[in-house]
Amino acid sequence: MTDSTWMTPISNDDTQANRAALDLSERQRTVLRAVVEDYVLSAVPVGSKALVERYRLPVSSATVRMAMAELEALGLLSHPHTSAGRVPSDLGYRYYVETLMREAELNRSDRLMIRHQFSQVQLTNNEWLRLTASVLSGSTHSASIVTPARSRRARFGHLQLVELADRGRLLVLVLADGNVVQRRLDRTGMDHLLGDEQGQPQLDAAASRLNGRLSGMDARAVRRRLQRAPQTEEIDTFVGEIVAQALEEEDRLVVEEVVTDGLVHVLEQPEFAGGGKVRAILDVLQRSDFLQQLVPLVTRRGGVHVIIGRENSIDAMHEVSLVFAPYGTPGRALGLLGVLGPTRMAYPRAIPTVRYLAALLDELIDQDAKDA
Amino acid sequence: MTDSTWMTPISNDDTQANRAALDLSERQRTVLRAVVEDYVLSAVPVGSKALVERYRLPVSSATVRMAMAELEALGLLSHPHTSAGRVPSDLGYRYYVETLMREAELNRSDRLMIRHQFSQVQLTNNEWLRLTASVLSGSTHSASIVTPARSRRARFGHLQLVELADRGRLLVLVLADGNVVQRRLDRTGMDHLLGDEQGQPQLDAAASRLNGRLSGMDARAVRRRLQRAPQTEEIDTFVGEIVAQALEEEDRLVVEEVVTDGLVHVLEQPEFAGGGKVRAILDVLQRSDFLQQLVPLVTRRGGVHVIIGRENSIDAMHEVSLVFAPYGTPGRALGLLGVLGPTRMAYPRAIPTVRYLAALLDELIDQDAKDA
DNA sequence: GGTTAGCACTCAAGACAGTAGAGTGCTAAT
DNA sequence: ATTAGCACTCTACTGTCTTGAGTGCTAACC
Repeated sequence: MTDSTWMTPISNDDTQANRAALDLSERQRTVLRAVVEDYVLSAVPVGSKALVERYRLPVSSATVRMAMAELEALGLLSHPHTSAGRVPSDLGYRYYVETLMREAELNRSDRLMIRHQFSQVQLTNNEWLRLTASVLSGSTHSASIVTPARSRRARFGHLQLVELADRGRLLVLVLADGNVVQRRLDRTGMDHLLGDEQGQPQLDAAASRLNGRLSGMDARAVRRRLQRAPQTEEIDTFVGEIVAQALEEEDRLVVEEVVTDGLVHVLEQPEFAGGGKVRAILDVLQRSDFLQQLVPLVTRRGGVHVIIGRENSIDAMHEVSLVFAPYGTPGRALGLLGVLGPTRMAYPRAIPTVRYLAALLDELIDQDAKDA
Repeated sequence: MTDSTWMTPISNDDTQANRAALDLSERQRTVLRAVVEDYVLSAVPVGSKALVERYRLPVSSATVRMAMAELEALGLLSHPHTSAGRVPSDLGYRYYVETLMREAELNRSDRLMIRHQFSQVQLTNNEWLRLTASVLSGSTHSASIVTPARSRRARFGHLQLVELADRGRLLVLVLADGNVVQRRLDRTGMDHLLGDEQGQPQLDAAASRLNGRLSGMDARAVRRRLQRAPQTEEIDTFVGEIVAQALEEEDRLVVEEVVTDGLVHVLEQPEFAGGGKVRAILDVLQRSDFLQQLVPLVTRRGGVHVIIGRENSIDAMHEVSLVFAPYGTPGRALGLLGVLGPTRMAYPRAIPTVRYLAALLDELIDQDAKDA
């Protein structure tokens, strides 16, 4: 896996989509759909005879064989070996997803159940990240991935310094995107900066000065500001430095706070029984910066994105599909949520689920913003 | 898996330990040690001849066979089938861990590397939980589990209410054990309680009143206090209610914030190649309250605990071992860290690693407390 | 001309038998 | 007490055969 592989995680999927926009006869479409849907369920290459039986097609197996051969020539199906049934190729799935799939909205009871679960949970902390991941993987029987909604760069919003009775001091930093981080301050190295009369008033004064000066700045801007224009009060420099560090760490953290769930579902798929492949996938998930690379794709146009098998240029992902969508407020804080499963994935289930959850989170975030 | 299984997760391991305190001849001990260590490395049942060769034993294979037969009679070894080599039983591992193992301290370079990694990380947020899990699994090639250090019940420590310029209000609650939670407050339903003159001073006053009254209380106590002695100020009741909710949620959360890492290592072990077994284990880890059940065991006496195979009364765990230790300040906030691997685990590596990390965290927490 | 029945062909997977090798347990000699 | 030797056991591997699902092609059919 070369480095360049990581640079462009997704081969331009527009071209893929175009290539898939073929003119198929009605019969070919029916057969392709049947093959995909059967294979998704059974994981077994599907043969012509089985197909007519199971789907009560009004033609004979020989006819289906013809159609299959045509579809194979077009690159939509493939053959594990001469005397085996057909399996959809990545392109076949692509065509299916784009033009064949009957996409159902999530049914009412599913929607209600999901809503109910979210109503039980505080939106403030990370609990709902986990909930989203859990719902997503439970509902699609795939692995799920959720990243928190954050701006690309953390920006200073509002600062508060708190003197605690017996346990030091606390810096509470509200970021421009609404996230909150806190940081304990040691007394060592700080006490002497406060001079004789210590305590909350002095801290408030410092916080207020910094709030005025740092508003909207990112880590680098804060650093520059501290260097170019030395603060008149030493305490401000001290706290400013900590703010800069916190912002920097926040930038790093975007990557680390990714939550995943339901990996078991993937492990249980027959195609990964061997185990070796999973290793590679898990590694990629761990180095979860790969999600970062989806962000440009996702910001270009919103909605649900599907990346199938080899469309994904990360080698380890050649046998899995990703269905994901952005959520959050476009300009400001953007998060990603999605599922990862074998290319043989139940797209008609995964796509609406991802769409619904992204919309639901949007709604909740929006409402939260109104309340505040 | 009955419910009663969950009630007593660990069959009393003192009895196990006693049964293992057998008088073995020097030869038997040598053979047992060799079998365990060889099997841990190779995962292949080990025969008498291979053993003499690999360990240059000064006796013949026939002699070793005698010893093996004796050990088998004692229940320390077992036989997959008639003509296969020997495999340690759970009891065999137990004996090995208790009296045969040459336990090495972690070597200097390992210790330094670990220390270095921890020096790079803020102790405040959850990042170091992940780091611990990562180091643990990386260093032992097993799955790792880390729970945050928390008191059994969350208790009120110190409260601060912050008015934010444009984004509502923030409640910052420092728990008695030093953890910090924050919570956004909606303006709706709060504004009218503050009367005409709003803003920071009023919030400070309310916080200060509540700090006086709620100090040290757990969720239930706060609730009672609110009901029995109605607050004179309505705003206090409002905020008090939110505090109670936050404490309750905190109590629930202990269970949920467990961090695991390195499951891949377990998946890669040949004994779990089948995949089916892993499913059960992952499920147990997910329902991570099982860790809670180790707490009593661990508080009884500190240090590293080892639970081997069927000593663990949770069915799904019959083929894995747990090596774990508590960390934190005994009376106050207690956390657990440990590794999970096949019973065929490198105990001489796992045990010192767990011990070292527990000690390291103790040290860091201690130092952090001093700084504050 | 599209559809279908029929047929020869292919290949994976399962059943079966035979073999090699590692291992055991026992006994008799050292 | 130890060990060499031997008969015995069982798994894992190998090669062969069979079965069955599936294909592609062709010739007959509507």
